[in-house]
Amino acid sequence: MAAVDLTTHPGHLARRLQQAHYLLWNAMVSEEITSPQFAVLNALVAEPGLDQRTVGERVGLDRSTIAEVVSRLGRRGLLDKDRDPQDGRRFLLRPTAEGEKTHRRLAVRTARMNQVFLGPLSPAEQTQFFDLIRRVADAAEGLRNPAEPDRA
Amino acid sequence: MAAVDLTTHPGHLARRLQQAHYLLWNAMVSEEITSPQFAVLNALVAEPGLDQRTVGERVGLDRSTIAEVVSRLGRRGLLDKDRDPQDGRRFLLRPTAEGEKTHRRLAVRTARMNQVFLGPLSPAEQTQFFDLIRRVADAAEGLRNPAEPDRA
DNA sequence: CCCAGATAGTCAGGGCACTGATTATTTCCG
DNA sequence: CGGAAATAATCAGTGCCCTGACTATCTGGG
Repeated sequence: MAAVDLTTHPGHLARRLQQAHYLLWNAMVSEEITSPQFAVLNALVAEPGLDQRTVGERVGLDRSTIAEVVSRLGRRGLLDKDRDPQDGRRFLLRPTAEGEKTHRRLAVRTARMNQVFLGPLSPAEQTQFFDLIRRVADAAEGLRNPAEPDRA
Repeated sequence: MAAVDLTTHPGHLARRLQQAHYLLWNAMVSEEITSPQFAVLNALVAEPGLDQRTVGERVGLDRSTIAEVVSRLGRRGLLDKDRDPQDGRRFLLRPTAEGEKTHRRLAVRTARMNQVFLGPLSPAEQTQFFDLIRRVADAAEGLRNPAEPDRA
């Protein structure tokens, strides 16, 4: 036998958490715009004119994934993509008027959804929840990016 | 502006947590067998002869996804899939000898990886971590499956 | 000035995840 | 018995996510 108890595996739990979130997002926020798409839109509302790579860094999407997400948002007319006159490798991204409107609408719904999602936890527990997950995720990311030594 | 702080969004955090886990799994457990594949193998080691749907239920994969994962494990020769003589709709799954061996090998590495992954948290915090995530995920799943009223 | 190395983005390929439609089989009821 | 409803699995379609290989552009040193 020797099977393992998956409920003690953080990876399994993380996957289930994300699935649960996906379903709730679909039900309460939007069936059109996904959560990663909203994240990109949000980054561009905060800092219009970012290039693709930087947006990916901000929201935690790699170069391939960000390209796909950006292309979908472009197809929907929610962002503009123009070549950087200063650097021909870059594309600069900014939300369209429609994109900003969509962002505003979804931001409200997202806030509501987050309340429902975190509803089972007390305010103190919610703080803990963020803190613990953030620490684990940050540390694991740190293992990848060898974290340039503090000073040369 | 009115952009939102994504670090206070559980969905965004959940995605980052899963990504971090994915990378660590790849580095410390296996580049061949993924975490969901291991979960399926694990369920079958615990209960050989389960049908596809039930395995999916055990590990939290929907009918389409479980079909793909099972097909990959079958291609690799890690499980057998036979039609249930009792019920011609079902396929019964069981690990092959190779599948059991792989499971044993990965179980060890998975345990090591989990230690590294949760390393930044104290034992008490790890308990909290599991508890909080489990409660949020369970509650959100409950919203989907209307949880048949306690008594008719 | 020119080319080697770095950088932004694309593309091909594999895997996970969901929905809605379809097929095969079983079950239950009239 | 016989057909309607339920159930197990598949398929097509969409989207997220990563890697490795490739293209285009830019930058810096000889």
